[in-house]
Amino acid sequence: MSPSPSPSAADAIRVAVSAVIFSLRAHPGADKLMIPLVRRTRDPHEGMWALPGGWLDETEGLDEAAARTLAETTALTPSYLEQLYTFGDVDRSPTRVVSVVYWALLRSDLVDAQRSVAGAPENVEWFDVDALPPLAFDHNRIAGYALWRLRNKVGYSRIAAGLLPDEFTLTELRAVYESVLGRRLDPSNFRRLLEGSEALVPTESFRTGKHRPARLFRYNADAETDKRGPLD
Amino acid sequence: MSPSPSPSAADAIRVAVSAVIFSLRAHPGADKLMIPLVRRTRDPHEGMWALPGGWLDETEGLDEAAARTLAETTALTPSYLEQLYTFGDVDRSPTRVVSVVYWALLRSDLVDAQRSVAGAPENVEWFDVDALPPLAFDHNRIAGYALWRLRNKVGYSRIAAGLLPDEFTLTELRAVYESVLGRRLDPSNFRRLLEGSEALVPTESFRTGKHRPARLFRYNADAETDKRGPLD
DNA sequence: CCAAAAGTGTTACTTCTACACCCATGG
DNA sequence: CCATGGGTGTAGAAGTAACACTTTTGG
Repeated sequence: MSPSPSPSAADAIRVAVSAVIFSLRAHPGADKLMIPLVRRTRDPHEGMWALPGGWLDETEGLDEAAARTLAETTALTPSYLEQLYTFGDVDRSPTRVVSVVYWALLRSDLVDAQRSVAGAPENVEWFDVDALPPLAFDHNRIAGYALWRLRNKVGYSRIAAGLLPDEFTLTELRAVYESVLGRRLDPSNFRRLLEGSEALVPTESFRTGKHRPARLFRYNADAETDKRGPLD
Repeated sequence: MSPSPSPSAADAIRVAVSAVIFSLRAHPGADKLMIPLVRRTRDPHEGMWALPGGWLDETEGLDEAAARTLAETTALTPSYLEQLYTFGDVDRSPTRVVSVVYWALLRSDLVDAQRSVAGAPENVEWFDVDALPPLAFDHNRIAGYALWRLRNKVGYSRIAAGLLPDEFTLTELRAVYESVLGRRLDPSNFRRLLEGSEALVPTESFRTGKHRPARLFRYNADAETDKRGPLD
């Protein structure tokens, strides 16, 4: 990239990829937004919780590495995956590490299925984003930034549907927004907003419960003109 | 960052930092938004234009490296500097390079002063963002993304003032918005919008010209609650 | 006095927001 | 028939956009 042919042989900058993986997990009252953390089994910060991640392999791109990291932690494919930020302060780790961090959304139904079938992977636990323990490295800051970005993006984009199963009612989707944003939304205004946005496609099915059946909707992946860049 | 102690010794992933540096340069009619490019003097894509950049040094953070890159190209300090994105596709360069890219705004008055005093640095030339030549590597894509981000951010933030000198009239600021966004804005609505935003502080000075003198304003760095994250 | 930019005011229109109200179902 | 969530309507507030109009300067 630069006029000079290469960094000096003494350089030892390593590239890691980490992920902040959001999912909604059932909870009395409102569902809780949670992320999986991995307990470290090695020297720097051994025993502390950290974001899932790994070294970037020479044969894979950044997006691939993020997807691999995510699969190794949850054995799942995310419904949404986006680069968050790259952290490279000199003192963020005892050795020099540049971390390219991604954030992702997981469908709650898949997480539940995976956990009950395969059992939880070793050393992985889910934590409420509002009650994270002290994390290794600068991971608290990273998680906080990812959460801020999620909340921000939910405001103008329709990605929140990525936390739900294929089909869902408007009330379920509204509950997701309320969990993520941390405030109540007016049901009728919420309905109008999303029905006029082309982001959702109504199906012919209804969810039957204790009360009047609610129409099921499906996420419309086509209409993603939102506010993203020419990169994705 | 990961359970494994280190990437294998065979790995040869190098980290570069590049910058897309925007500045307004005088032009008949409306000012043009331009970026500096560097002509490559070495093997991969020798002779082609590329974004200014260099290898990340082991002793500097990413922000520092971006500022250094920028200073080496323009001998100037940016009025705004923000990380854009990290590019790391396997095939974007003959050898494996992960590029952390920043974007920056430069005050037009400083650029002019620097150029006339010191003369243009060797192998550096400014190009209209709407008429870039074919660039080395994936730099056309990167420049396009940076431009998209600038235009997007100008819509909801007040950073456009970073392209102007310390003091400026509302008409000058509006001209910046019009150059960046590529469309005309209503003068009176523009005035109301910015006067109500606390982003600008009126001074007691006036710019006297051919017509009625216009009040000079100053950018209010304090009121930057905009829409940025807890990172900056 | 005239041209042109600086600056003020007004009106129409669109979008948000709060909330009243009817509908359909299980118990 | 009633409690409750599903779903529709509407009126006021707030913000946007278009444009008429007054002010102040140089020439």
